[in-house]
Amino acid sequence: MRLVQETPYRFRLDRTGPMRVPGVVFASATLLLEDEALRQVANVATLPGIVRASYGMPDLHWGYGFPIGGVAATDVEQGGVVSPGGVGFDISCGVRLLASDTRRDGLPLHRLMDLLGDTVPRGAATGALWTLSGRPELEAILRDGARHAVGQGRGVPRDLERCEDFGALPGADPAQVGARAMERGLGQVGSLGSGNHFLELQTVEQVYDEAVAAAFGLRAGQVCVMIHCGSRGLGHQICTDHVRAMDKAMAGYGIDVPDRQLACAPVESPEGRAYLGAMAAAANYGRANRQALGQAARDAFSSIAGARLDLVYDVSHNLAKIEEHDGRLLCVHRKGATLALPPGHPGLPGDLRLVGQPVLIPGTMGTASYVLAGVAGGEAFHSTCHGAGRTQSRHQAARAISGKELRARLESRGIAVRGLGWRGLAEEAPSAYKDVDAVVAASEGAGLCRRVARLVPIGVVKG
DNA sequence: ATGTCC
Repeated sequence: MRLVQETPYRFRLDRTGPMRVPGVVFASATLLLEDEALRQVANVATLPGIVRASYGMPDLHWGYGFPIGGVAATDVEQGGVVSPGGVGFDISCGVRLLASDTRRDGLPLHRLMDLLGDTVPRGAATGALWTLSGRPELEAILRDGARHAVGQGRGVPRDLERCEDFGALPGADPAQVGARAMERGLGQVGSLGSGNHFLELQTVEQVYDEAVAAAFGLRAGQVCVMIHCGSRGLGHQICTDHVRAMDKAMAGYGIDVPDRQLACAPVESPEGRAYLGAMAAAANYGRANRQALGQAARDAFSSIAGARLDLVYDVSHNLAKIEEHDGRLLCVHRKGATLALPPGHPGLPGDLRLVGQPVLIPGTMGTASYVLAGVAGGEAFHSTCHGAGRTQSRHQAARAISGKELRARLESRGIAVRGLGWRGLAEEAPSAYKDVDAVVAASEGAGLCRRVARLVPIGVVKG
């Protein structure tokens, strides 16, 4: 793949063969760009109705069909398609950040971590914080997301002002969620899952913009809770089901894609509408999940430390949304790419209108996480990076370091670790990821966002 | 990411 560097942080992938638009990758010269991921950027550029470019964020890496760190928008009124591969298996995977009213000094960290370690459900399919009253309540969650959770006392009304789409993505259609997905979803509301998902205690190590940080409720030295998780088995099953349906239907629409994993259908088709309805339901499930987990963190902080947690924001980095850009209705796929609304955007609550959307970037266990803000003038439909981005496979990572050694290293740096298995811990070693500081610097350099605060971990709860 | 293969 031939990349042409146009500016320090922007690379162009010229149109060749069936590409309808060029590729554009935001990165810096030192960030590794896998050839397979660039091939996927080019493949996405062939999708019917794609507009402007197939974009890659600085944390770009290989994924299912679409690259992770990919953004692609299609024109709904020009036969534009929606593709489940452009969202990913973990629909609505995202991050929630809560800020406490306390500093690390005097915080009973280990007692707090013991309680969180004992009470936060994580790992494969075992337990959840919220026992639903039945299928109707699951349907309420699919329709209303975090709003339903708050309505049931799992949070306060102000939380919804600090959630993407004010807590619920419109258009959710529980009827498009298959029986198996419903079954899997019933017992997992309020659970982290595994892999790179976590609940971390972090401290604000550096503030880059005092005024914006203050508007977000952040200040140096403050203890925060970051939660990174998604829609668990429900979202996974929805993706599986709808990829299959689109794979079958695609030929009937005359759609030909270079990779079967790019299965798609026009937004304005029965398959397209069905997927978007189910995807929105999974999005709301993910939000209710993070709302429930955030409430558990509040309970722990309150009982152990007498401390309060206020929601900074909750935002997804795996979603497709119907949005208006330059007068056109677009289906914007963000897969491993975070929504970053600029100042003045109507999607923001009044008190964030002047500063832009809080953008939450989870790092790895041993490294920093970031709070960024959306900016005006970004090129990729109000999107930016989503995290460090893997450089090693899970297998490679586990071969390079043992979980025991990793835990010992983290503990020696004052990071309390509450894991589940050694193998899972090793697979998530920071050495298996890109340098999140470089990813964020490139994202800012490319004009996609700006830095507000850098957070460092002091306690990690992992699946 | 995922009851890591129905």
